[in-house]
Amino acid sequence: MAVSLKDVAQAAGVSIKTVSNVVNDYPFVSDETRSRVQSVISQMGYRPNLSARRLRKGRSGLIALSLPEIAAPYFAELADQVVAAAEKRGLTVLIDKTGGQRGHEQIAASGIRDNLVDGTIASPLAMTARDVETLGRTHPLVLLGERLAHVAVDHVAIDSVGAARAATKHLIDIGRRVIAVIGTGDQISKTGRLRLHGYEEALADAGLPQDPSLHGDAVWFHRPDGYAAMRRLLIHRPDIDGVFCFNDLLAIGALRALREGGRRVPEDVAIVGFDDVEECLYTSPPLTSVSPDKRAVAESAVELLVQRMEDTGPMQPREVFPPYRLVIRESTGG
Amino acid sequence: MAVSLKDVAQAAGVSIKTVSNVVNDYPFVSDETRSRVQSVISQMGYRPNLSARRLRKGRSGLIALSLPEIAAPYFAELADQVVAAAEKRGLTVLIDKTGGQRGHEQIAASGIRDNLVDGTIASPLAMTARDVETLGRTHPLVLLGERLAHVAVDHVAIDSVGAARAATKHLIDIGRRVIAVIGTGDQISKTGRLRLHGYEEALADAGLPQDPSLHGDAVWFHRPDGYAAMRRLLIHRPDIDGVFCFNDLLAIGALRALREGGRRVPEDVAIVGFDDVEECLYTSPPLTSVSPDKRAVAESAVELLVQRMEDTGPMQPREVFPPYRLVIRESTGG
DNA sequence: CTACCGTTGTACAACGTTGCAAACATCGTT
DNA sequence: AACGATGTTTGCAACGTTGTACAACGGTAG
Repeated sequence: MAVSLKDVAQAAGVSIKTVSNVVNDYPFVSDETRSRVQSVISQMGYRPNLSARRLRKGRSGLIALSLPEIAAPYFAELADQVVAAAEKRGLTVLIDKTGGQRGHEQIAASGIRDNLVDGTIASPLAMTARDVETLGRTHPLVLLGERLAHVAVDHVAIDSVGAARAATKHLIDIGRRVIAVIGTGDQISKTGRLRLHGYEEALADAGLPQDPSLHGDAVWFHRPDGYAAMRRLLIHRPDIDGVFCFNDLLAIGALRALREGGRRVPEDVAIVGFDDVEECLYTSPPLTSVSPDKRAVAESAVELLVQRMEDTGPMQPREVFPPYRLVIRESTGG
Repeated sequence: MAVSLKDVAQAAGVSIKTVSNVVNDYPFVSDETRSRVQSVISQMGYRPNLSARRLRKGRSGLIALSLPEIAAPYFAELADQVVAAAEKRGLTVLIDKTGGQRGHEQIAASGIRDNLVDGTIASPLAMTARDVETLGRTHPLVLLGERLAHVAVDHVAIDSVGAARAATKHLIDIGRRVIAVIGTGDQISKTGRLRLHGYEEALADAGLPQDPSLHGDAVWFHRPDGYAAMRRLLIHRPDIDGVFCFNDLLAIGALRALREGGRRVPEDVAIVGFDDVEECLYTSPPLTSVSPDKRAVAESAVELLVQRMEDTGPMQPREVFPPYRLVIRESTGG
């Protein structure tokens, strides 16, 4: 069915290995042989069998990208960037959807997917520090998102505390004093915790009080969760005049709740999101958001992973903080 | 490094083949041997090497999903569904981003990715009928989207003509008479052409005139294209009172242009999108849209592909039309 | 003319797995 | 005691590739 080296060798009248040498640009092949083999290859449509090559070389040229879900815009945009960054280096990306379930995350990260991939970039939601460390020891692994405490694995994350602080400060700077936050909760993730810290720091800097009644809990970071949280907040704290959301989807849901609640944005309530997904430009009004450099995130992650894959020896875990900026749009007066 | 059958066999004191039999649930293995081997396997953390397995069996358990881009919400949502449908059947999905470039689409669809995947589900943008046919002949292939003329390959597509007609009819039913369409253009895709037909049919059914000045061209189907098209339309045809967009992103862009143009939606202009992405629920106002059953699309595509992969013989090309419905929201009066 | 060299091509083994067919063990039957 | 029948285990070969080692070749220097 498929054309193999053997078939090409036979047709070209050379040995299998010679064809292999041509394919691999081994230098000591005469020009004449090389061109003859090349033409037979293209004529027969030969394609190397990656499975066999991997079996022999121990490399597949495949990396996994493990995400909680693909449909969330931030992850989708990030995936696009990771695929592009990987392609530049001749790698193919296998995208894995974990649903944020620990078991699934472990499987994906162990990369193991049955020895299929050479390394994994993961954005863990439910994995514990122990899981990560165990897996990272035997398999090249780079984590997206906040560094888990005491975990010796490479990380790429934007500075959540600083970014959240800047976002909240912006609300304060435009005169808001009753600033809610959406994305808190019992099951808060590390990311959520850091963003909450940033928010609290900004309040403290401005001498504003911390008030738990301004915390809008959200188990997931999707639009409906932001909507529900904002509705609850409006009932108990009708005096809210600013909202900082831990991601854009929450903010988009909150926007709807504000609209339904008869609040004008930004006149009555100003709102800031996080991630700067494309959708932010088209909400009504357009959404101010913390914009991480997604391209830099993807580039760094792939670069770190490639280094891990190449050098199997022990290496200090590294942390990269790609830049971010606050993009101010109409939802805060723009 | 990695644990192989050999290692397990040695540790369990049996032959390699016996371990293999246990792994593959070969029935004639004594319970005693089976459980002993099982425990060694889990203790040593053995994982079958997929490359070797594929090399031997000619199957990798991997299928490719080739999309123009991952970040577009419709594709992202679809990808989520395809991954889920594939997982149910024990398959892993490798997502390929083509950028809508023909060369890239060919590579992806040829599945080839160096004999890595067993089959491909592709959503072609630039590939020609000839490309598709050539590739489909040697590699299991299922296409998402409209059937290309005279191509003998399996297709899964919703009935674009019928859906577009229903969407336009809805605008007419609520009293609109000057109905623009966004997504036309010289480089119109097959999908665009069918949706245009549906629009024209609905106008004809209602005895409304066809008018090229109501065509809003768009090369891509992204938010900015919808925005630009709507702005142009408003200049030349300020009397527009209804808009049918070929997808939701175009509609979302158009919504912004309408807002900026001082038009109230739906009072002054009603608007309908296509795809029913999650974002529709959160636009202002929420967007009426044609909602394809994405889950059914994904299920059908994977099912057809699996059949192709199993039966290598010639098979009549099949076409599946998953259901859709028009979800009416406030952008048309809700 | 021989010895040596560098260049080019080849043979063989191995990566980890599974299909096939044969070997082995156990048991009941003749 | 020999013989199938049945159930269980194993050895071998092969999938397509590449690394290693070596053979064949032509040319050059002694």
